[in-house]
Amino acid sequence: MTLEGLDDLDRLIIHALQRNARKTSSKTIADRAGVSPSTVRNRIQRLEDRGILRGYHADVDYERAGYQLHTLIVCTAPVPRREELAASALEIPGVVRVEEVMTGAENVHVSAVGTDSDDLSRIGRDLNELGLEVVDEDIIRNIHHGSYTEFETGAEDGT
Amino acid sequence: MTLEGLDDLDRLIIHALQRNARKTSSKTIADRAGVSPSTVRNRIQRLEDRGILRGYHADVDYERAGYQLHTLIVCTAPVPRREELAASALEIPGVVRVEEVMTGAENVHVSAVGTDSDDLSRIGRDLNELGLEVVDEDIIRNIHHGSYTEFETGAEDGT
DNA sequence: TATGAAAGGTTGAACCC
DNA sequence: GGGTTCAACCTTTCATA
Repeated sequence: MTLEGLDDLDRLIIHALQRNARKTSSKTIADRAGVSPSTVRNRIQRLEDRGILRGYHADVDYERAGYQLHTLIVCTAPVPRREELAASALEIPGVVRVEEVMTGAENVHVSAVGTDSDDLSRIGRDLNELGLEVVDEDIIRNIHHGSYTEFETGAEDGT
Repeated sequence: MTLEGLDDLDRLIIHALQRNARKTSSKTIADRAGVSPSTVRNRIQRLEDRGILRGYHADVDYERAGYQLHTLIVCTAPVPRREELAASALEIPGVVRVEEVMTGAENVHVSAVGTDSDDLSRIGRDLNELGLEVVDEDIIRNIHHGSYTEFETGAEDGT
């Protein structure tokens, strides 16, 4: 349900909020789109209700924040418990993102941050205790965030 | 430079903005922390200047938005060109995130979305043309976003 | 989807510790 | 240098059409 049905205005809104969710006001988007600010607000509300816009998160550079160890921990979960275990993994202190992938093995990718190797040992232990088998662990050097470019319409590129 | 030096207020701010970057006003945070809204604003500005807060992005459920194919494309880049190639990969339409990891091989992880398999074939081709060797490709089932829990201080848990 | 008035948030400058 | 206060301005909210 709720698939498709995105028009140009929806896409423009999503794109704008991907670029800067905090400083982009409804009015800014409205001016770009040629509609009124309340229309934009209504659309945003609808996109949130439909679960298309799930939230707005600050993008934190953990390395600069003093958490030098940012790692990707590749795990294997029994397929029937994958979703449940992925959700539980998020509760472990230091875990900042969990991705479920559809491979047989290596089907849960956990991103975690810490200040020293003790943190990461602990996180590895916690994951194992949950029932997630840690199969690989790599330092993440850098993350580049994009927005889905095809959402771009008419005007854009504020900055 | 600019490492450490985060105090409780900084951590409270970061945590609040990780939870909801769009609807959390300086005043809300200020009330929680017992300081004035402008103090919070000043701190946010400083965190942005230091590169600790890099931006605020909408969290889009691409599947519900009609882009059913969300995939993780694991690539290998020659180490000296890894950073450059990772940045270029972001420019490919459909690519939404690129992670550089420190392994020898499989050192660039690309997340991409598309509506059909043609999109993904094209993206794979584009990555190869850039100089990124595609070594694996998996459907992403779900992404869970967390905030770094140790940023929590004193009060929290609004919702 | 648009309009308009009231409530509340943000901004920047001047001021204090 | 960092925190506060205050007034002008902008944004959101909600009722209304």
